[in-house]
Amino acid sequence: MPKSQLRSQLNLSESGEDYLKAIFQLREELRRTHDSDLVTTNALAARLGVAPGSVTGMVKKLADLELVTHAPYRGVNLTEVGERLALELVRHHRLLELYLTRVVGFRWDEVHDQADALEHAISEEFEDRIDEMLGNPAYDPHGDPIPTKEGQITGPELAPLAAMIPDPDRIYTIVRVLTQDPTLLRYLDQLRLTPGTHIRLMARAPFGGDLRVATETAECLISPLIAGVMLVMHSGH
Amino acid sequence: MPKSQLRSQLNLSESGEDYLKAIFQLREELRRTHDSDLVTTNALAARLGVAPGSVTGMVKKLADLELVTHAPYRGVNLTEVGERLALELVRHHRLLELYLTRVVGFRWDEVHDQADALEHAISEEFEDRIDEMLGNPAYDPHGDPIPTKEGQITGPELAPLAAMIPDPDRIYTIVRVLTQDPTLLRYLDQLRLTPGTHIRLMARAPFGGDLRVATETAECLISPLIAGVMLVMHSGH
DNA sequence: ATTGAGATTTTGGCATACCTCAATTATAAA
DNA sequence: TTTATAATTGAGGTATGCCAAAATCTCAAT
Repeated sequence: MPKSQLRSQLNLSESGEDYLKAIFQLREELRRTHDSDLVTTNALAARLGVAPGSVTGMVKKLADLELVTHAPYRGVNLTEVGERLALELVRHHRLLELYLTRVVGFRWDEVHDQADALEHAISEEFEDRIDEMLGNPAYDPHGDPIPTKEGQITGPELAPLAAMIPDPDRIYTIVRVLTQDPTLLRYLDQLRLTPGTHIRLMARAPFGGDLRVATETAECLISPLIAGVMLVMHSGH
Repeated sequence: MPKSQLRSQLNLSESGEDYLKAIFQLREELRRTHDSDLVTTNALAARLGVAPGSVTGMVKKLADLELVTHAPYRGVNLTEVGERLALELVRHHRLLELYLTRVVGFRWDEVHDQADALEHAISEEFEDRIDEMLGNPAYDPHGDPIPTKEGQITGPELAPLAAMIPDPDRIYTIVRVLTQDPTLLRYLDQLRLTPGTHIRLMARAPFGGDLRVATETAECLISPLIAGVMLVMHSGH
């Protein structure tokens, strides 16, 4: 089963791949909120469901392979090669999520775990075929950008709906949803608050209360927590 | 990622699954040629590319789980549960092979290794979807029967072309090809000797020489070795 | 029925990968 | 300086694999 050149010649374990991907994703989250690049051991441990000691061990191994840099007691960061590899994995994952919804017929709340299992198993050829089948897509079902085969990842500047000022005249487009929680995804689906939908933020209850959101056909109340994971783009009017 | 009840509650390793599948397949081969049910340790070791000692260890583990019975110095056999599980894996593998050729667009010589990697990773739901997409198929691209979800496996009585008596008036249908060797598969494809093709056995050179085979459009010579892996069915005339 | 050659299996020592837990050490804030 | 938090180390466990040597079995010939 031909893997990518990088993957096969490093002959990194599945576990190692998981670490790389987790580092990449945690760093993305840090960049969105704080301004840091350094991923901490504990954050990784929590994300991977593993004891902190285990992380130190694997991080050392990845550092030996020059996939990450490790400043003890400070944090971990990806090297260029490590990032390249992480992007490859993220590409696999997101292409698979889209494939599973569009072609195989799963709901968007069902695909994350399956993509996690499959991303390690598919060949580059398989990746190429489904990429073609899907018409070289740029976004997955949750609106997450899919890195190109060359490792480029881009996307519009987005802000969470939670940060917006209520204004019945302003129209936003939901672009991305920062969650993989099936329950939440099903809930959003039910409210029709899915990527591509146009909405208006009508009002916000004081002291961190609910937000009133209008779609084209209905209105609903959502918690600030939910509004925090909904990334929107301003779209005219 | 929901696996089958059996697979998840036993929480068998990937390696264990490979052993089960290998035992199942070796037993099939034994039944076709000899009359034995017992798979030997060495045969398993050779099949799995592993030292005989390693097999003993894993077989013990499988015996503890009551998936196989082990008569020392005699061989290994599957229990009912073990066979059920092996059939599930074989079903995954063969469905995937068909899916990869029919839907994803791979050639029949490319799919075996990929199916091997994927068969451990797919969920039961994924299996169900591709089964439906393919119209509940009974055979994979090589003509191998696909077990049903209930674990039934059937197929017509077949004999290798190598065992047939030359007769220009007798028409056979190629039903199954007992190989996964990519080189051989490409060769057969080139000669159009693929499952579903009608052929006649024109002649056979003496002393284990080549067989002359006629398709509807051409004639070719094939070695007894190749004729041994081509299973055919008599089909009138 | 016995025997001995050859094949098969088991044993034991070892290696790797990944994990946990508990003790220790470093960092940074009070 | 003290203390809380976080990270690292080291010992130990599980799972899988290897090899080589010892033990055991089978089978055919006597």
